[in-house]
Amino acid sequence: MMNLQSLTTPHVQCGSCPIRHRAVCARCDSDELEVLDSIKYYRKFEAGQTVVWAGDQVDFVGSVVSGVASLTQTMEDGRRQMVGLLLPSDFVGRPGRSTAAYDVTATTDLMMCCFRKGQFEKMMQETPHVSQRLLEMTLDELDAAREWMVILGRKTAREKISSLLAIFARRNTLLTGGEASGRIVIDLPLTREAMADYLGLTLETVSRQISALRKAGVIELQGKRHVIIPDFDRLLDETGDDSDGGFYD
Amino acid sequence: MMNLQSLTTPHVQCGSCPIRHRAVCARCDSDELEVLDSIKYYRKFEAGQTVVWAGDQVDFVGSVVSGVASLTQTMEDGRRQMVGLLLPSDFVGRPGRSTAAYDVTATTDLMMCCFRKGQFEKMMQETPHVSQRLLEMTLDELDAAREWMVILGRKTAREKISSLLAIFARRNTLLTGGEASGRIVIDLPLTREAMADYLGLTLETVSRQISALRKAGVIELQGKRHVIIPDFDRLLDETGDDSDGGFYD
DNA sequence: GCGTTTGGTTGATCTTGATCAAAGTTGCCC
DNA sequence: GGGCAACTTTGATCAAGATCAACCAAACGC
Repeated sequence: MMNLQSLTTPHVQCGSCPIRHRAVCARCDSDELEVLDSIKYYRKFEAGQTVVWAGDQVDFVGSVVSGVASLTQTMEDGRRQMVGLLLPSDFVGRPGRSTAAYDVTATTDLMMCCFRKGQFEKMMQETPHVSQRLLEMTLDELDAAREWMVILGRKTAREKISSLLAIFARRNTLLTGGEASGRIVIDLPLTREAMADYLGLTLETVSRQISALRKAGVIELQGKRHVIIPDFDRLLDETGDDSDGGFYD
Repeated sequence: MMNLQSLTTPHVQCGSCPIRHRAVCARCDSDELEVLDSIKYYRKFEAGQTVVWAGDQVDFVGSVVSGVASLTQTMEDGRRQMVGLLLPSDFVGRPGRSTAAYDVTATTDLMMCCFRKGQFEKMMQETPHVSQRLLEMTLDELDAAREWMVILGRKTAREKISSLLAIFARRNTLLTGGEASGRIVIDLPLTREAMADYLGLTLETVSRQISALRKAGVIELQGKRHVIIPDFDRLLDETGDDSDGGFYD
């Protein structure tokens, strides 16, 4: 038997995985892991490396163990839009599909925990927990995608940047267990260009708006990637969202 | 036993449902339907009616039988963004959540087939097929959401309109069984304002771009809602997408 | 039939963010 | 330490789409 240890509700620390990763291990409070360990493996990538190209054959699914990966779609004339941002514990890949629909890129050094697709699919058949958990995660991702659509379609550049910073701030404080508030420090896992691709802006506009938020005292910068948010509520005021944040369960 | 009749792969015509609706019936090639019929019911809405308001308690899930519904998010200052467009066979509601995250509105006359949430959730526990099918549908919706993000983030107004028309054209021809090509006729299920909310534009810009496409001969109009696409490939050229359309399986 | 409402079109002007261009930082390799 | 490359900032100008405003047309109520 292995050392299973719940961190936050949906996350489970399992066996050799160094960090919570909830894709498959979650709720597997039985010895399913024994089987898993013989079919899962790790892959490491450096910042900037491509994990898979859109259109490639892909024979694995997996989840992010540490670092950040992004899904991007590129139009034929080169315009790029990020369509997914994968933080630790997020799932990558689509069971039942053999080619990648998007480029997957490591935006920081990245560690993934992968499963051969065939075996994963077999596991889904055999263990209802797995597809139920996957459904839950996919619904969360869909919610995030919809929030993202509001950002892309209706927010100003300044609101977009503020929203992105708020997303990172929330994810950061989630990891350490608390709720986002007061003074928060984040290390941006994205270049200005990647932020632009996330937000549907140009990198120049991203840079200018970050400078503007700095001049307005909403954020402080130490270097280019290290951001201090002295007052999280002040940042939220800049996002254009309702004050309550709109959480549902 | 009832008359089960496969139309296209994932769709099944079942019992008293007038049209294919795949949320629950799919793959239920057994007598599960007997049970279902005792717990499902229909709801009808007129164009413009609200199905649920964001924040409301919701005690049902369901799928669209006929007509079109939309999910919209409204910012506190009134800016609105559509985040979901529900066509026949699409699923509405999130199992495991008791309040609606978005406004659901009938954009045309609408018929829905609903299940009490508690019973639906019980069914998901008991029948793995259901949650597997739901996962598949949710993944499709996530893909659509990502395509939509590219539209919102990176396309010009003209490309946005063309993309939306292409989406309707594809859905239309899917229903009649074929592949989209050549001459296609569609009835827009959305007002100019709803199209604007879909695309992150103003209604004036929508109107202007539709006029521009008409003047360019890409589309013909009969009245305000009836659109003729004389050459589907010509329309596709205007969407900014790669010619192959980017389909994966 | 006529005023009203709802949804749509068209025009003039303004604003935001894109584009083009140059220069500033930081880190790294030799 | 110097030079290069990657990333970022800042500036000047431009253009797409928003905004404000007027008008149009079909449907509806009475």
